[in-house]
Amino acid sequence: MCIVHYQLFIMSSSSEKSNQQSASNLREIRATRIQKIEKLQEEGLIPFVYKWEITHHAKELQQEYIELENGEEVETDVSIAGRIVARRVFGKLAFFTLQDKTGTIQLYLDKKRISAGMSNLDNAFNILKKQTDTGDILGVKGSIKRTEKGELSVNVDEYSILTKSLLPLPDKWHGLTDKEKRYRQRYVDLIVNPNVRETFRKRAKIIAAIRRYLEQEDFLEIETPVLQTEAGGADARPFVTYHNALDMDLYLRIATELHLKRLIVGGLEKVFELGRIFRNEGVSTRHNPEFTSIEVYQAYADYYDMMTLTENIITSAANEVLGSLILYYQGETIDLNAPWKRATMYDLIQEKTGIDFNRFNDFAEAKQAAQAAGINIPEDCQSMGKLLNEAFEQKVEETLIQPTFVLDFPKEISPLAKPHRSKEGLVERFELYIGGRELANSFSELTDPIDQRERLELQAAKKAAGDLEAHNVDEDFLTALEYGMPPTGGLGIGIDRVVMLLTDSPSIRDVIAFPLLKSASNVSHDSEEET
RNA sequence: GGGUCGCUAACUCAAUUGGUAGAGUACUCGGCUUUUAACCGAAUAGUUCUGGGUUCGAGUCCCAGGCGACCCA
Repeated sequence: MCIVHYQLFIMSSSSEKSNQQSASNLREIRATRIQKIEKLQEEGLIPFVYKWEITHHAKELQQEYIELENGEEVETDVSIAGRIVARRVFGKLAFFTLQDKTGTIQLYLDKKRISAGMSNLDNAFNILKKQTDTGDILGVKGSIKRTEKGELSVNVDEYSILTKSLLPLPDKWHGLTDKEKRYRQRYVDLIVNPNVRETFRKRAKIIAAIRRYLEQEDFLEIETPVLQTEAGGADARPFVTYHNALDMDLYLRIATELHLKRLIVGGLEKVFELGRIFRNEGVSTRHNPEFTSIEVYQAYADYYDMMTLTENIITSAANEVLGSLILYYQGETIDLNAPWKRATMYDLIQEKTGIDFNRFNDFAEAKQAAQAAGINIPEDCQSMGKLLNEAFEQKVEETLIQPTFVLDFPKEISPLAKPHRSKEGLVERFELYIGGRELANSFSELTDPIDQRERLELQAAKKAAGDLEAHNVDEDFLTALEYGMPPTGGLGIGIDRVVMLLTDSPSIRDVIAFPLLKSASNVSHDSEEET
């Protein structure tokens, strides 16, 4: 009831101002457009139509008639639909720009022609002129002509206002640039910013290309639980939720690793899962609390095989969306042609800082050298492994622009990786860096259940000591390992970061359709006023 | 978590030293059959993010908060 009364109020208050008055605040614009709906209904038209049969899209027509000379017309019947994004209206002639998923095409709207084509509707042209707005969804049928000025157009015989838009689009020239509004109202962003549509089209193609490659290589995509009684498989804080009927807390997964490895134990040999991961951490240009990862596990393979697999996955995605292995990311030229550089963490650190971490006998000595090299050492950095990691993150990471596999990490920061077959204290693990960012992480997976138990118990002890990113021992996972897991290579790739790289996007929010933002309690919503 | 910057009409932005909040676009009305940021004429449009404070007077200065952007850890 309240809603109805309020709408009546809007209607009456605006009609009191009479038709001559302008309507330029949002509420008045909306009320004016609702009045137009009523006028359409008075003419016997439906402002929210059920269906429109499309024969072409804008881009198809632009390509098909690319040879058409200025002023030439082709008597053909096309039917298209899309959103009106610009209107140029004259007395008895109008030009609309119609936008569909492929692009735009001009509508040539001639009063005489439309009157003839829609003889059942008395003032079809005037309705078009007076009752439509930019933002409306329009369906049209007509022939094709290229105007004297050279613009390919649909010469319209009939039209139908398929959906009346109540709210105005942003400035036709400046568009929508406010980042907050773009993320909060992505639908508006998509309407007015073609490059945003392109980014999400590419994202879909990248994901499809990755799946296609893995299926072709005989990998199985298996879905593992998102809701888990114990989070594990990574160092990260989980989200907690609650199951009513079972009366228990559940965690949203922080990785798919431990379940996919169970499938390897089960004998599936080549498995992967591409899906959403949830980590309860901050938001930045590189982090969104929910993001998309792919994890791949292959039995009888090691981390060298995973390097090749990584190259194949990423290059097949790049070829799909770029058609090239040379790309430009934020001003840098990046060459994805394989094989990619492989270098150990130690060598890279020595290269950038001059410090040879193999040389030190004790932690204190190493710490001193690191400090001297300008490495900032946080409180909780109390071991050689962590120190090495700090040195790497602070001095090396951002310099790795060209694809680089960074090899052989300290054991203590890699509890799920197999000990290095020849180097003491290290594990067989790599991270892939491109454009200064980590894109992938991989190990020769630890298959020894005794060793694995020790390492997980160490993690559990950290949790008990207050480490919020550590987790309890997953007993069932250890049981699975005790049945025997074949030697296995495992790989995780951050899909969002791959999409960022391949679409030249500086922020992860540019490649996630609806990134997490704080609730906008003080941000006014266009539709909030009347609901 | 820290720092810097921002938030003004539907959109993009102005507003001098603290002194009547403006412009372009969009919208509304009138004109126009070859426009394409159409044009010409007219008119309308504000919780200056929120709350407090200083002041005769605050978009502007001060305090607190909200949301965001960028950089740093």
